[in-house]
Amino acid sequence: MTPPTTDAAPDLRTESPGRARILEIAAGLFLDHGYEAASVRRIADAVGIQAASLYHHFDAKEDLLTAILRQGMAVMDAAFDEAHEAASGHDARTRLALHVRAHLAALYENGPFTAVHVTTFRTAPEEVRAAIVPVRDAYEARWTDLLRSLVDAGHLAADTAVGPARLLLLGGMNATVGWFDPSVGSLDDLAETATRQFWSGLGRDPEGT
Amino acid sequence: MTPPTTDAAPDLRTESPGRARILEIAAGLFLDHGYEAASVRRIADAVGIQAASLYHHFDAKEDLLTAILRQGMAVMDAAFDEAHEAASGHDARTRLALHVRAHLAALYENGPFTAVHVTTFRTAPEEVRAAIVPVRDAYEARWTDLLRSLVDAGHLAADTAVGPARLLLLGGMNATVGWFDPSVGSLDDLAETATRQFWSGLGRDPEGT
DNA sequence: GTCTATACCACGATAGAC
DNA sequence: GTCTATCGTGGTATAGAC
Repeated sequence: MTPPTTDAAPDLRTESPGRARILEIAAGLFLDHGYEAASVRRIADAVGIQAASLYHHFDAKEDLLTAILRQGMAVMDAAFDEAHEAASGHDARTRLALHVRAHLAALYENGPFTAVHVTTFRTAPEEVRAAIVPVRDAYEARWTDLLRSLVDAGHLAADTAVGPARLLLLGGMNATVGWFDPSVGSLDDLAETATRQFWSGLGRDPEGT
Repeated sequence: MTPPTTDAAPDLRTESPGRARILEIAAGLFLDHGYEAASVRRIADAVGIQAASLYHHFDAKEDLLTAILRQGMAVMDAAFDEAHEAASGHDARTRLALHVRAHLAALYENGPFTAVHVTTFRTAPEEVRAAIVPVRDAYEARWTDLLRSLVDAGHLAADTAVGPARLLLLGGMNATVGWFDPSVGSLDDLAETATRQFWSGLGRDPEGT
């Protein structure tokens, strides 16, 4: 857990390169096996040190997960910022497409930090969840605001239920973590597919409707 | 679970009422805390018996999870069957809507068995995953077939990538497990929202595109 | 910052009485 | 079918030397 200030005060222990390395490896193991199944000994083993040495960098296993989830959310936030900037001046569909692509890219291009958030948040220990919930909520609120603004400007159906729409969209994107492999498929294609499905839908019923 | 026939010789121990009760309670704990974190002692406690007594009903903790996942898939399959029957004679969009609603209903109306599949399959022990993978693949293939037949009949865009489309749709629906509460929201509304989003999309861009 | 050694506990699972 | 008692293992975490 982290102490004082307001937000994400990134630990006063200096950001040693060792710490970053441990986080990355631990995140990969949490992603593959889940939080409980990835033991401290196994993590230390993968890092190449003894389990006891990990405790020089972290006070407890839970802190490891908290740091990873926090970092994952920071990546997502940065991706959203970037997309927001890049979007200015484009038409509505393109603006949304840029955000979709940014979310997916964050899921795959910044190590396991974001993906592990998707897969382990639900069953994370109480304390960890409590620490992350506000950050997560803030990110989701940004999406809600984005969709709401599109509705208000007439770019999305006026009767859109923004909440469910956002959850289905993000849920669908996050679920890709289970099957999409960026070394096989194209991230751009995936982003375009997701955008199209959300924006235009796939129905082309010749009978009408 | 249903009995003998072809597949998974489902234990010759008769289907005692006790067994069903244990499965339901264990599924709920797996859903809330994950497989590893839900210890057999905790499960036994929730059932109201001693840990050792569980082993009269199951040989190992893994068998518990396997049985739960299998039962979950059986529920999903039954839901698909039912939707398929109900769909005959309706237009394409309605046929899809019935399947969407059936999938969501199966997720929420049959205890935790289906939902736990969504949340724990990824990190389940190797042996469990291996046992369930074929069943899961078969279910997903039914959806692929459904979508493909809609494309072939001209009801879905001809250039639809059926695989990704199915995964985004199912992913979005499955992700609802994290937030949708059927005692608060309406399942019918959720199903209609998901269907609409997939079929028509939400974009109404006045600028064109 | 990493090591060896170890404390202590909860884990899954078994034995055998009732 | 459930109990009490217990086994062996591997879990997180600490102490203290280097």
